[in-house]
Amino acid sequence: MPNGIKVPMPTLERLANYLTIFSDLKIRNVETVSSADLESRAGINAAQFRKDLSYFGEFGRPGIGYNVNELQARISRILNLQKTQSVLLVGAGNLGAALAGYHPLRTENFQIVAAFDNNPNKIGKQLWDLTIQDIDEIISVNKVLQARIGIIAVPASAAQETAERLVSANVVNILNFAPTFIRIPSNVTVRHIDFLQELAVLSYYLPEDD
Amino acid sequence: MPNGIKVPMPTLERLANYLTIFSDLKIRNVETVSSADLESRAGINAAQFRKDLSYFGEFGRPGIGYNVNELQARISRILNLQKTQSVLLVGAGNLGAALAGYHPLRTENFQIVAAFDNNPNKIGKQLWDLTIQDIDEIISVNKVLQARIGIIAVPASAAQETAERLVSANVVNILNFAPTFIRIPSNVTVRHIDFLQELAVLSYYLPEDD
DNA sequence: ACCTCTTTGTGAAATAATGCGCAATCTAAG
DNA sequence: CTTAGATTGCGCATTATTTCACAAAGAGGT
Repeated sequence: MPNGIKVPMPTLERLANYLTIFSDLKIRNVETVSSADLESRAGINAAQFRKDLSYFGEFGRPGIGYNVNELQARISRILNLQKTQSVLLVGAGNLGAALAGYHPLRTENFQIVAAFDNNPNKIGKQLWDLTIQDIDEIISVNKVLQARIGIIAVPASAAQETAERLVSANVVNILNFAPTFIRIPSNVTVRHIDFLQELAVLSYYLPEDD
Repeated sequence: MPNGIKVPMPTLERLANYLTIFSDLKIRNVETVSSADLESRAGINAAQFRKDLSYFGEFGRPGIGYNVNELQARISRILNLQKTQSVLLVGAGNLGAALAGYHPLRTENFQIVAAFDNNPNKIGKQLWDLTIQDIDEIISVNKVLQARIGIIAVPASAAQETAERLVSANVVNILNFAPTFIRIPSNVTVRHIDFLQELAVLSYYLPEDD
């Protein structure tokens, strides 16, 4: 929903986090929170929280705070999460299987609607409730499914080709788990999750007690 | 290795990426690259690459460029990746299994040396080459293993407790895959990988063709 | 030895993100 | 109806990061 306002990427990234905090609060039957509450409960910065929201309008009431339900609803809407988003998964290995079986996706309105692989031994097999399909079929399959988000869960060596296939199947947003850079047309958005990168950053912060 | 110099976090995050690019270049038998080469080949910004390196000394030769082997070696060393880092895995579900079986970890010198769970049905079972151990044993097990990095791959509801157990077992750096905020002592570093957050950001960028 | 071409490393400028401080707003109580 | 107390939204100062642009350095040819 890239409309008029120019929202900083860090803000966008935090919005999704806020959502998980709100779910938590609802479980605890908290109906109203102030930004200061959120800071002490969930470690987020109160001023930053208010600033983040301010890009999207007014959410709270001075003197009172925020209504948790309303916050959740409005931020879900901002992030296009009110209705279920279909997602294509490419790569039915260990990681693909873990993603396809990852429950929290459903609770946030993402649904993996098809899984693809290029390995003939896997094609036709079940992955949870999905039948693994031939990657060569992706274009025709997605003509029907009309998913706009794709997940790359293949080895690095196959990532670029997978990205191109996703794009040709009309996917516009890609979540890439392969530890490699992929080139894509400028109208496609890519987010990269790299376990190695995260571990490497942690490794940097190891105390040197050798 | 948080020494004197103050390195920006974005720089640190990019360093790990650079490493994967260097591996690629080596496969292609590229011995020398300029920062401009890297920009055209791997989409990284040439000026940013040079600036990133500049926090750690001089790496290249004017008029020539960088020696790929040397770059790789020095950045590995900066990130403490010259010697294998032991990692504890908590959570032997789908995600834990995928991580334990994720080969690229080994090539970057990370080794998962133990897997823990609290589910009696899983304890004692094999997870690839590891035997799943009781989370209650984590302190005594890590007295021997001396791992300093831990991975949380448990459901959100168990993440906080898991974090505390890791800390009590002397882990100082945590990679958290649970979609929830965890409170930890200030001497512990946490990195958070949140699939939902990444998908939510992508979702924001969906064209609204509804 | 000298000139040309290339490319680094890095100050300094430009841009981006964060955090402060407070006027404006709302509630509740007297 | 007024006052006290709480808390938002937001302009602006501060801090962080990226990008620019160029002097210095090295290679290669003549």
